[in-house]
Amino acid sequence: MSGISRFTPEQIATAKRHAKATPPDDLDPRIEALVNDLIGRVADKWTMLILEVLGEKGTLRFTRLGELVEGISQKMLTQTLRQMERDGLVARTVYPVVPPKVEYQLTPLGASLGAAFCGVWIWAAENLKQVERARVQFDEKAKTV
Amino acid sequence: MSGISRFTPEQIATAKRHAKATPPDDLDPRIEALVNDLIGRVADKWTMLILEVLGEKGTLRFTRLGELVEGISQKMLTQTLRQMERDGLVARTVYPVVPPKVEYQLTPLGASLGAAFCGVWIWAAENLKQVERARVQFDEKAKTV
DNA sequence: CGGGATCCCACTGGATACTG
DNA sequence: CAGTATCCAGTGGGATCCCG
Repeated sequence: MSGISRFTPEQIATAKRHAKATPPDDLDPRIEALVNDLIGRVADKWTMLILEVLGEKGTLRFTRLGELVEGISQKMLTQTLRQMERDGLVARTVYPVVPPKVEYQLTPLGASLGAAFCGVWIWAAENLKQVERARVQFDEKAKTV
Repeated sequence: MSGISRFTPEQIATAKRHAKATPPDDLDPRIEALVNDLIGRVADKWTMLILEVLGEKGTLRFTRLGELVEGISQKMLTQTLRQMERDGLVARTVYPVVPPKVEYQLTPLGASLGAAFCGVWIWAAENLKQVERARVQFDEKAKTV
């Protein structure tokens, strides 16, 4: 993994349109619970990292993807990819050849989620130092007490 | 919890400025690992929900906050709040009275993170149906096989 | 009221080995 | 190559009790 993912201008434009959309405050409470669940599923560490790598590289085979997602075990890679495929975030293409060849790429839905997460990545990159400073400060205060 | 949080126009504007900023592709790889860690920490379910509730309500006491964050145990509430306080996301104010009174509110840093997450909330609300459709489709395909 | 301390379980997720 | 299957340790997180 060599950098924060770069999404296309169209994807970023989509994210901005989302941000401008009227806040859905009038949501059914039951719907809201579902949204919370979805957030919980989607805000997963590996999901976000896979989203980033696929957003950056386009199409990747299983093993290569595993190499690019730093630190992921093959079990979690399989598991997360299945989950994402089920949720319609990634498309899985199997070529019936020997040895097997399987390619993964983001669906438009997956790409739009990647764009939505873009702001969080940027926030993290921009505020990393500030968070670290806050931690040092907090820990020192805790010591003296 | 009664709705997706509403952030101020200024906060949303900040998010948009973030989105416009040049992608930090030239990051030090070590820095990138730190960013990934930070993402992992911050993309936590309870953190996101607390962020939402505090963003919506402003200032809250411990017990009230626990009521508003649907389903959280007191242990996780304490733990997550400490974490967020350490990271500089929430401010904790203790009033030396009996019985104790402790108030929590977002710091500017916490509010900016909330704004960054706003896009993800909206994405989830907008694409919930589509994800559910994808799941049904996936599950039915799996059955026939 | 706002936690801290403990106990305990379920599940997450890593390592390893095997297969079509 | 792209998984599946198995085993196992760590820990996320709930329940309970207690204290200042």
